[in-house]
Amino acid sequence: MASLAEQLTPLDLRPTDASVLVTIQANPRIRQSEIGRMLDIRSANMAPLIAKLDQRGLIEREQVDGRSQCLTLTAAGGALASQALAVMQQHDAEIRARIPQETQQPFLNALTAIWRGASGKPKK
Amino acid sequence: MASLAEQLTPLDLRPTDASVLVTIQANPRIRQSEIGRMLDIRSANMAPLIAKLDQRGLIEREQVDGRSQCLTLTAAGGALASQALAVMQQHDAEIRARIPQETQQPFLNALTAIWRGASGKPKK
DNA sequence: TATTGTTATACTCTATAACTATA
DNA sequence: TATAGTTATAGAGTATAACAATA
Repeated sequence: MASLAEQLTPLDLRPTDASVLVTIQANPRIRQSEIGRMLDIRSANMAPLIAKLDQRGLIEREQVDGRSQCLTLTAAGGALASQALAVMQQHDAEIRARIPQETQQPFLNALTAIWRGASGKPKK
Repeated sequence: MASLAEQLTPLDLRPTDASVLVTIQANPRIRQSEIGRMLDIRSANMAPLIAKLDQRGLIEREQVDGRSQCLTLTAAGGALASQALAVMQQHDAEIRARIPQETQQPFLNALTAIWRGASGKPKK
């Protein structure tokens, strides 16, 4: 994560920002609360994150009902999201390149199994 | 790490505290600075950590020269370090149990390769 | 000059609490 | 009553800076 953060700094994005942008790009008009559920980001932390992306002109907010808003990328946001995705994919490739090709799929399976088995911390 | 932290709370230890205790147990009379190098803990963060372990009567400091001190576990510290080690080993076993036995060694090899290849963040 | 240990402090990330408005 | 979004704040965890004493 530290090395990904480093590679994203030229885009002035943290890993969380990048994942949110890419999620919006893949799901235009997604609601803010839905992003939070998908990426496990609390609404209290989502608010300033989204506000900043809005200030930078990367996203557009549209009121969908009285309490919900949906998000879509602007042209600038789309361009940045594509760049961020490229950085993330390259970072992923760099990490995979460090292990033997025949190990990659078992390795990913193992990570998934560990992650699934993780007892979600009792969040109150 | 979150799940390990949870399992260590009965001992009133964080993962970092536990690793320091176990390191001292394995290396009696180790110098504080050496622990920091082994575990990648800054001296500025080591100071209060060690002070707390000292206040709890878990370690003894001995002045080895004018600026260095070496650390050894007290009886209570030794008992706690052994408990902490057991918790960590059990936690390790729980994680390993989530992946197929024949995958375990390749998995560890892959993790090691990724870790070795990690470009240590440029710490200025 | 470099190292050891210390203090103070700043920054990031994430958590909780309290609140408004709406469904 | 539950949900969406916001604000303010608190707590980890770890970083830098400045310093004293010593090698």
